Amino acid sequence: MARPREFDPVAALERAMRVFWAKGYESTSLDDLCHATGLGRSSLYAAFVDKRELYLRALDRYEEEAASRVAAALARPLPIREAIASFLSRIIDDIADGPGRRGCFIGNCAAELSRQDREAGARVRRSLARVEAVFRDALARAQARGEIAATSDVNALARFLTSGIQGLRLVGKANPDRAALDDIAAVMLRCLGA
Amino acid sequence: MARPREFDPVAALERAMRVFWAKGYESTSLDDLCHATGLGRSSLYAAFVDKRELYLRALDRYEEEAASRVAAALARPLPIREAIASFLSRIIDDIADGPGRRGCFIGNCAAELSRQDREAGARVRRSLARVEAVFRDALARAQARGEIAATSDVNALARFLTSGIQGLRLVGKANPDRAALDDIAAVMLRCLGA
DNA sequence: CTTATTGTGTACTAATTAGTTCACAATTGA
DNA sequence: TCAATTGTGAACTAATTAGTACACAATAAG
Repeated sequence: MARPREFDPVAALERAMRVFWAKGYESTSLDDLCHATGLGRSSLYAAFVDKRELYLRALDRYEEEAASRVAAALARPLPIREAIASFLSRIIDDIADGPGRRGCFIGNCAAELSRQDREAGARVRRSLARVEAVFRDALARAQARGEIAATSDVNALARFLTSGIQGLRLVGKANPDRAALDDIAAVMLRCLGA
Repeated sequence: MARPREFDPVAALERAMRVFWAKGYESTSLDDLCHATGLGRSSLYAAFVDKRELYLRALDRYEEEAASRVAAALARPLPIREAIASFLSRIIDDIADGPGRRGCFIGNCAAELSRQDREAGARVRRSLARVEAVFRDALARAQARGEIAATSDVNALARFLTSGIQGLRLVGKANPDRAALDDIAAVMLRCLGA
């Protein structure tokens, strides 16, 4: 290697991710990305191939962050129901306070998916499956502890929570009304079983 | 009026709506719209002002269709839970069979919303509120019939269903797997109370 | 048939898009 | 210090974008 990089690729990816997250793939221009990262086109292309590849890498990064955020929330030494309640509550705070208005990057990407976009579709599917798995594992552990009825289908519950959170964040994006979102979260929690 | 129109504006709006629905606002070009409607630019602009106005009108039209579709599903002479179950089942069929892969136009638009897009945001909010109201009314009637516990908050349930369906359709767009979607619908139905 | 009026298709504009090229800057190893 | 190598910024390209201008077609009223 001769001349060293003047920027941190990880930080650049992080900044690029936030732009894609806020504006979506199509609405984000290369100028947006260059401006957000502070990079010139050459550097950006040398480091990330092209816009699409950068987008996919941003999705990967978000997936990691999202999965570990959910895992951390569910790993707290609390009854699963309380842990999930607190997690939902934090999502709602986020929406009501502003930053959450962007919605979930995965969900935004899912909505933007077109049929021919198989690569991005696969990433979204994998990301959702990963979150779902985190929920499933936590629910299974809670079931073993006797917090969830032995007859409950933790797999179905995990799928439900994953989908329900997408709905919550999507609706919250259009209407960041805390009371309405609290209503939704309360019903969701009741679904976890008596 | 001198020379009469050679096309049906309602049919043109319908076709334009399907393009926006499938591709989103940003990804839909005027060429796409002209091709889908069979109109030239002049005719399209004369009838619908511009791309954005056409989009908003397409959203309005979808709102009408969606609200009456939900209302019709809930007006059937069935216990509310069965009516909703059948409605969800039809949504899932739609996703699994292909056409539903487009997702919900309202949901797609909500995901594409940016902060400065206040007009579109208001439309999406109104559309969601309308669907929510249809659910609320039907649930209230069912509650009066004794099908729903008197202690249940039908307002919260309506919000939950609206949000839950958005989640279902969004997740279904990324992963049109019938078993997974059936799981989600089953848990949702259980939330309606014992 | 003539005239006024409105719809339509073609060709345009000016801006923006993703992506490339290339001169030059900055570094390492000899 | 010098050559080889790699990063960077600015200028470019070719395509596409939303929107407009205008000649011409088709009708209604007289």
